[in-house]
Amino acid sequence: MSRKSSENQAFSLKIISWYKANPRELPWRGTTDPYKIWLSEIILQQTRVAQGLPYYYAFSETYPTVKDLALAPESEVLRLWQGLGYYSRARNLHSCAKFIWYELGGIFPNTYSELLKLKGVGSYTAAAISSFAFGEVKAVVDGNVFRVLARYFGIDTDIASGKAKIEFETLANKLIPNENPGEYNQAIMDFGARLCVPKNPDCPKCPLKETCFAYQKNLVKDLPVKINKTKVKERNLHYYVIRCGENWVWKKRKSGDIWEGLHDFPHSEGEPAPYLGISEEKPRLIPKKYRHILSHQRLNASFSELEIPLEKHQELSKWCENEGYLLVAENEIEYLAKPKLIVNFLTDQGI
DNA sequence: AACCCGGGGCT
DNA sequence: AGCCCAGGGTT
Repeated sequence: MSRKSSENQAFSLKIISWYKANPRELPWRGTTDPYKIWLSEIILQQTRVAQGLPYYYAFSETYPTVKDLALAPESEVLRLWQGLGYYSRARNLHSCAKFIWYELGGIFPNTYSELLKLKGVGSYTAAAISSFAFGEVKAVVDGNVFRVLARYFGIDTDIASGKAKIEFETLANKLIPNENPGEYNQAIMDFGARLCVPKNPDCPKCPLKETCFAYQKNLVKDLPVKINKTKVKERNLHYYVIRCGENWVWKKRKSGDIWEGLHDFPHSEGEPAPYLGISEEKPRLIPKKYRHILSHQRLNASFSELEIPLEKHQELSKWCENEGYLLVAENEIEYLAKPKLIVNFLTDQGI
């Protein structure tokens, strides 16, 4: 690694100095266990610390080691992840744990390039684990780092572009010191999360304001540049809550749509169906409508109930098998991983 | 390069 | 309502 320029050293020294006076106390700090660090980093992807914390405690207590996670059934892992979102993270987490336990003899990969091969581990997460756990000099570039560097150095490249990813990672790797690289990575992220915040940062309190491009040019509001082109899709979902005695009809969601691997009910999109294949009876519409907002979809959901008489249990069972549905006893529902929308519905139903 | 994948909190 | 959050995978 080449020697850092004095300007770069001044930047990193001020960031570290600020951090030492203003550290966040977080449960995964102070450990060098790559498993715990990996766990925290996956949980925190696109997730605020405050939202991820309870999940970190739950996972690190339920699965203290990579072996414990590897030996758990995926259904249990997804259930523990319930409510956190981006569920592919949980599936990849579990898949990696099995890979590390069964294929790598339980030895966690210990370099940036080996970590990068793990499912769900990209350049940010590989840099975080390799620097925090193994002291490798690899700079993290997350949303905080994009913002801090764009403002301080006056970079107006669209941070959503692939070009920016390369540009900012190259710059970040010139700034990171060879001594205590993990501490520097923690420092710049805390600095972005607590001082150089997206809206209305308290620049007068900033130790870097004298040499900050954006502050000196009055461009703090304009940096970083992010061109957002995600279009939100509106969807109308109609769910059928089919019960036969104590048994409910459930569906495990497949790939190609939201909530893969989670459980909801048989449903149609668009207009509710007047009758279902299993009964001549008309489903009874529940008046309450549910609006559920995702980052890329707005869901309008309604629910209808249908009670199947006990005599038809055999026929219902056959129907579920043909349609790929599951019959689940009411007291087992709590163990299914479900999207928040469905949890909200069940709560309203007193389940 | 463009698109997809959750849920929550702040402005 | 829009933006952002210790991003990554797929096409």
